[in-house]
Amino acid sequence: MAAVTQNGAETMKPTDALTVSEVARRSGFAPSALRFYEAQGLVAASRTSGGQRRYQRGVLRRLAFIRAARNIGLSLDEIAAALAGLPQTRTPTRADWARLSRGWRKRLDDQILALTALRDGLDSCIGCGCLSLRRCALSNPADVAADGGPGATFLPWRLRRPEAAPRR
Amino acid sequence: MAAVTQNGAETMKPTDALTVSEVARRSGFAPSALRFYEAQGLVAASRTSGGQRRYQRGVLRRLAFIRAARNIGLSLDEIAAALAGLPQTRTPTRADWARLSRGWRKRLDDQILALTALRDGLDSCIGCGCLSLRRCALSNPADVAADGGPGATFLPWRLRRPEAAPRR
DNA sequence: CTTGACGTTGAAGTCAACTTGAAGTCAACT
DNA sequence: AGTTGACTTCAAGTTGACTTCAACGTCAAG
Repeated sequence: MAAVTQNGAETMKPTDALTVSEVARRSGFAPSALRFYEAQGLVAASRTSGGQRRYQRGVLRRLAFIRAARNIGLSLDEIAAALAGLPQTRTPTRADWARLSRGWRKRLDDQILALTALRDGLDSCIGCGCLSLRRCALSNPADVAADGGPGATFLPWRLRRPEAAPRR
Repeated sequence: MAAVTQNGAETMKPTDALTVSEVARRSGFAPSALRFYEAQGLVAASRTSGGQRRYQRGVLRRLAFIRAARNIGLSLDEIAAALAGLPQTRTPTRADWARLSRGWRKRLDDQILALTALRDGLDSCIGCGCLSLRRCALSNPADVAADGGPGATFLPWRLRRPEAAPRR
């Protein structure tokens, strides 16, 4: 392990300020991503007199939340909205974080359901090689799924490119 | 149904040539998408003396395949590679199409597995609200999953943004 | 006080899969 | 001949989530 040269956590206990590279290393996000997230208002950082970023330890949990949410498939906008639900006056508790991620369950369930439906459609299609635009669940141009009323759609648009869902 | 005015299929049986709008209507793809696919070499079209596109009926099946593949999560590059496996000398049979889509099963299974693992991780995480970058399966920055050797990765990168997988 | 690693900014670039726009062509009908 | 609507091409724009670049400033150690 490299020695802490500049502003390592060990040498700077009192204010508990982390440099951007330290946060990058610990969170797994690239420094450029951290700057981007700050510009988007997802994370905050104070500044030294010279204008360099200093992060508080709590930002790591926030970044962990962001990564988890990205893994689930949330867009940065959605994540920002979720983070806005955190209390500003006090440090968020475990319960706060748990509350935010509670809705993810259904989201994942929906995704799994959609994929399973697709796979089952594949199983019934694969033998015949039909791929009819009208009959095949796999190649349906979406309107067949849509005319079953709300809740009947099974195609996983959100799954592949969550942000592209509103289109088409 | 609107009367076929210009070059409808009904008025032009012998060569069986479809206009771009006809193909768009039947396939559900926008005309711009059809042109784009042609530029990418995914579909072919002949031209009239005036330079307008005329499609053969077989293009509809090809487009059905493309849509199905997109629904599964394949990129256009992957689809192009798959289509290259079709016989050029004869019209593709059902068996040809079925062969191409055979590998999708595993892909879907993998995606479902990844999502299920993520959901189970969520179930065990949601009560504690930990979201530790080191311990939590949800927020892991990928290297923890990677060091388990090949096959141990469970994070659904491909699932969310299939094309972004090589990055990071 | 110099050195060199580390940090800053804003603008621009990237990627995929298209869409949109401008400017012009073609085909059928009146 | 004129109008209308579908069609053509090529270039540029869109979206989200970043990354890359260039040019310059800061920090702590030696």
